[in-house]
Amino acid sequence: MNIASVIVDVPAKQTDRPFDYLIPEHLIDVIKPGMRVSVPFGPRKIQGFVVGLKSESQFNKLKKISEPLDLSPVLNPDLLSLGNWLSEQTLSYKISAYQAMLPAALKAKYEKKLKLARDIAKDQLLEELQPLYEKIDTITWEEAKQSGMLSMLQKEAAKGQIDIVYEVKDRVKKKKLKSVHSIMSASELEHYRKSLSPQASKQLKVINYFIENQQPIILRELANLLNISTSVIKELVKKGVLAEQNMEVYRDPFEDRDFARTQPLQLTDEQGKAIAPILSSIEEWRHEVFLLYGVTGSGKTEVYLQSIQNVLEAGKEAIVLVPEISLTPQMVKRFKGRFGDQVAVMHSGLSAGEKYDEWRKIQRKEVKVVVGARSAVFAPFENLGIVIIDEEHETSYKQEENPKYHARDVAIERAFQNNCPVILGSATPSLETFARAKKGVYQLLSLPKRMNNQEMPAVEIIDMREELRSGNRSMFSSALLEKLKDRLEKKEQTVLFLNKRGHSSFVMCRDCGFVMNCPNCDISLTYHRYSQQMKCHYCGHEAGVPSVCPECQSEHIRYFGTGTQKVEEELVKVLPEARVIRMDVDTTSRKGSHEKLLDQFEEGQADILLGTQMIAKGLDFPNITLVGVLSADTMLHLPDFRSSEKTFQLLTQVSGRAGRHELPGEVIIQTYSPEHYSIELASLQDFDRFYEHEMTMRKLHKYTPFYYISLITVSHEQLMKAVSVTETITSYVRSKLTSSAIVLGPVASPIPRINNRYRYQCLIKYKREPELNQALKTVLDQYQQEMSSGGLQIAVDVNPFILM
DNA sequence: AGCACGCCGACT
DNA sequence: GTCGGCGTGCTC
Repeated sequence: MNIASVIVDVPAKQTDRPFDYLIPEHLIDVIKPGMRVSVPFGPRKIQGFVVGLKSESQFNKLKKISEPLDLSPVLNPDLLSLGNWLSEQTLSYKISAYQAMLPAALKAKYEKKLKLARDIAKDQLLEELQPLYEKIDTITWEEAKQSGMLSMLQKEAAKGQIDIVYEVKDRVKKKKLKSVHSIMSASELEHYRKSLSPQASKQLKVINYFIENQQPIILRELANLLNISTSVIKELVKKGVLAEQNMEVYRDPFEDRDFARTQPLQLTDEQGKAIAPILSSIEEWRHEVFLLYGVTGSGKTEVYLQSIQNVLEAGKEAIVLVPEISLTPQMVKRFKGRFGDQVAVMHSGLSAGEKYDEWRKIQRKEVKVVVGARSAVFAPFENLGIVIIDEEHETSYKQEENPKYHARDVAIERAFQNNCPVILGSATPSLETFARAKKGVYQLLSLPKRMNNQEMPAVEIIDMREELRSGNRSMFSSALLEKLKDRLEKKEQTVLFLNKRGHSSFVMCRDCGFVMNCPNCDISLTYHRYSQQMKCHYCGHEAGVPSVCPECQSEHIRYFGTGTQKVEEELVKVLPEARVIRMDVDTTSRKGSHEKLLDQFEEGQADILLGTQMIAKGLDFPNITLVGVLSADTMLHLPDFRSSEKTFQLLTQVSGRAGRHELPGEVIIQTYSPEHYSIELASLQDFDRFYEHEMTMRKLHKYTPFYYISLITVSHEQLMKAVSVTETITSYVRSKLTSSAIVLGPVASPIPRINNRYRYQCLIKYKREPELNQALKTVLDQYQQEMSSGGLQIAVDVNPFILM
């Protein structure tokens, strides 16, 4: 077994297969499958993943592995095979799949350098080049480029005066601190204590500490603990009693936070009934998928917690997935409160280093539970006992970049491999999931009542067209305004929700209707108040804000659509005494600010919390008695077959924020389409009827869950090229599928141009097409050349979430 | 993805 | 005749 099969870090069709390498003698027992190695590949050196070991290779001129990049495998055998499954499912490269399963810190960083060749002194170089190597023998490629003497250096390299060397490095350094430990045993220390000078009282303290504790301790911590200076400890190191070493420490994002420990709560009858099948599934090592369908506030989390408790007692591990949205701090609190430091937390708010550290805790088996966003489904556990996906319907579980996976699918596959259950939890399950539960593919567990039998909040729909007709042109209906005033008086809190997706603030001329569009993309520019600029959210194009209309020179140019900033300004005008906290991407971009703002609100430092998507979930404050949705229908008219579903889910979600405790809650939904079923049924909190209605629509239009969907998006700088390629692909795919499949296209993508590239697509709806995967692969193969050189892009998304 | 190899136009 | 353009094909 002196040969390793390696998947190299080159995301391309031709390299999407193992390459064999000789393992150097001294590394034969070190190199294992799942490890990252640095290997020579062509003229350079790159990172690769060992996927197998063998003693023979078809290839007879094998190169040697340069060096291992890990001490132990970063991908365990489970994950390695999950990675293969993932690349197969999503039609992406193996290397992309592996990298998606690891924290970004482990992605290699490459550096190309120019090194003075051995036996060559700097004065043997051309005179012009000598200053570059004044003090050092290596400069980076970048430095060489900037010096303007790159071509000269390359010539020297060809002559052998200079070597071109490649380096493979990790992105993030492990954080290390000095630690000390005793090199004597406790009894030896006791003996040594007697020989200590009576004046050395501080050294005595240290000796006493190490008699009690044999484990290494961080130097600084010990000094603080014993209230002495580090020089005392260093003195003992000098004497040879103690030894120093570098110890890897973790950046702990929750370091100075105390989580009050909680005990399991007494389950209600309903909860008890719901948890029973889960517990037996855990006990019997049975793979099963449960849909825990419970209204907001019905106590799903306690069911999760107690299921995990059972998993831990069985000596296994648990993964909990929660939606991205900066990972609601309240959720973290509940898990840390119950399981303490057995919990690792992984979410997008952490720095790359912090994410890596949390991941290391899992890898080193220091934790048993991970709570995290989408990618936490790849947590390197080896004895998985349960996977829980909270808010199962959330769109952030689908990754929009390659590999385009859905965490729910991965979770189910992983749980299947590990013979353990999956819990999908939601008050508003996705139609796919609910349909499967109804069919019996998943087991349906219901929690139809709120805990303590609180009433669901009363919901009122306000028709904004009526408001307009009666002369109210502000963004607050009179009913909402009145209730806002009422809450202010009663010192109760309000949450105002702005559905900003879709058209946010764009600029339009009121005289000629001119809308400011991005010159590169077919989409309107968004007005950013703080930078006084117009920005394109797709390509990043920026432009100044016009004071007159570029078309007709009219000065009646206005900002349309309402961003949170604008609502805040309005709010100050109509309710000057109200204290408002605004939460959106602008105010929460700084680390920890999300949590800080929520804490302020919880402590009653504000009357109104104003925000976008991110305040829709997880908020659970007793004093919130009013929820206002300013514009319920902004996402309803998006060109997406899930827009009704999303609107319903969002409205239900937000409404659930009100009246979760003793005080009863009220919800106001402002809309321009009050008769739309998703708004009407959301106001009645009637998921079941919504489900029935939406299912009829989906059946009628042949969408999920009745049909599977795959989407091919082709983009090219030239419109005709994009169209013709899509055309060819469409007819090829059509020819490969059965007559029951529906192949639509070519049609322009909902955003027909991004970054000056025209986008066309082919949509495939099907029930069962065993040939489809192969056909899609063939398409990608066929155009591979043009994709790497001809500026053509083809993206395939199996089960897309948004059809953009 | 890089990078080398290789085959055609404008220059010391 | 050579330098350098970027098309083609390989990387264990």
